[in-house]
Amino acid sequence: MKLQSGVSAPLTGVSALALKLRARDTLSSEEEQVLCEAVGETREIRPGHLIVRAGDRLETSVLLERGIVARYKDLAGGERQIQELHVIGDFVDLHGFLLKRLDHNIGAVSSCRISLVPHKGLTRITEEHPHLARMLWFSTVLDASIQRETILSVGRRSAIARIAHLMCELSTRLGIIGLGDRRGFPLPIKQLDVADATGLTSVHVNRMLKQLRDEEIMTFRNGLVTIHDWDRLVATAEFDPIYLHIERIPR
Amino acid sequence: MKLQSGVSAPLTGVSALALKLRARDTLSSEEEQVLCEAVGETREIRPGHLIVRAGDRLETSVLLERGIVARYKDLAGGERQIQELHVIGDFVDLHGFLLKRLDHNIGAVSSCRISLVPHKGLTRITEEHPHLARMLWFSTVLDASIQRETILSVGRRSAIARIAHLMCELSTRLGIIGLGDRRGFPLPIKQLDVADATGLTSVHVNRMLKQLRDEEIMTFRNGLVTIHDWDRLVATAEFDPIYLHIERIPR
DNA sequence: CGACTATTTGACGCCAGTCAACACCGGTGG
DNA sequence: CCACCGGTGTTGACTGGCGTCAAATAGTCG
Repeated sequence: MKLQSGVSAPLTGVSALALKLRARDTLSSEEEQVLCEAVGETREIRPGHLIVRAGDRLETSVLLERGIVARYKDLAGGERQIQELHVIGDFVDLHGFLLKRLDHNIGAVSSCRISLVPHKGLTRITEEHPHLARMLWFSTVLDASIQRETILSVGRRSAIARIAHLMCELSTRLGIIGLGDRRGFPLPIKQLDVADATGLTSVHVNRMLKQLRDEEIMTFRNGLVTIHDWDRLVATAEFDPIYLHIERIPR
Repeated sequence: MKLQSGVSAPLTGVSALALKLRARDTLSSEEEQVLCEAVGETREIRPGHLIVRAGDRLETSVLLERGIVARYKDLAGGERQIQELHVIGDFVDLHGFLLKRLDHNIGAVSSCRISLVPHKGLTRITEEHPHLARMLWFSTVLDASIQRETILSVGRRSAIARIAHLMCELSTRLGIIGLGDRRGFPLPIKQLDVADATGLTSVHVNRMLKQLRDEEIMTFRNGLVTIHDWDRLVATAEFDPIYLHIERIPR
């Protein structure tokens, strides 16, 4: 794959990943090129389809090019819990590079495009590009940090705060790659997906969304989040972006 | 202090870490030696004391030598959520090696002994020992995997299942380093800590522990977990150890 | 238009939270 | 030796946030 350059180049998975990493450390153009070369074939996935099944042995990892992807597990009774929602440029199952066998499912929430990155190339990066390897390592511990914040949400936040927090987080993460801001962002998912991501039922999510709308804090409709009052949304959520580690530090 | 008995050497942080890693891949004795050399000074911590405060800049990471340590966050209203409980041999904030600034607190739940591992030595490992570096990377994604299972617990499991699941997990993790089995294990923490780890109140934890006792599934008393019926505990929890990745695979 | 999915709303129930009192236990000092 | 104390565990009565069930409405696509 060729390196994208220029101000208005279309956003690819690698260029979004580069934006994400450059918000946290410097990434040389050589390193970006190494990433490009590690990327293999691309696939289109339809909404609702499984990308990786829990328990499968993995030889490749998935880089998200377009759409929304979820990591999730189901219980025997059918209850589903989404553990993280992924956006463009997320190296979705880089965890699988080390785990070799994933413990959870990865599925397309919206219509998606993904790229497959063979583990062989990643092993080479750990051998020949230690700083880039640490950046990839960083991106997995960033996932872990996001997942820890989710534990706090589902464990201790009220229903309305969980939803508000999810929206603050997605606004911030999408903002880094230029796909959203404090006034809103596209979010092509269903209320049921929000419920599965927050540990609630879709009925209750609907009630809380109505409350957020009635109080003129935010609206989520037709796959679009419109934020009317960012400050009150943040206050409702008790959102503190420190856990997203948006700080350029040598790593 | 109790006398060491038997032929085996006393369990140190590094030897417990080595046991943990060798349950997942081969670790050469040279690599174990490199780990030993990376370890710096040792400290005793009293129960309830903070080890790392959220937001601090980090130059060292913590290896747990003795006791139980928790990662946790608090909300403004005082609600606490423990995101992971750590046992001997856990490289508690190896995440901090990449994050540089931790997003959560790390505190001693019981009386503890910890070792400090300077980041400089870890950077050298990533430059000179890529396989060992991948093993350390693995241990951070294993933490992430454990934390994802916690999201499932607090998001979708019933109160009694959350407690049962925590006990199944700790039994298994302690079993790897020889400190527990399916009949029980020492767990020097309070019911309030169990509540904070499961997203419940201590009152309700107490009720659920009584139920587990009355149904002769398990007893938790005086810092000791006694499992009367492992199979029913597993069934209550819907515990499936796949997420602990206890499988020797080249990584 | 019809079939289907997603959203919305209301009525009602229950699991876990809240509040409060009491028991237990080891430690401390009179 | 006992009285006292603070921390932890235990129990009961009551509450409430969120789940469950069900039905109506809106949106979408062939």
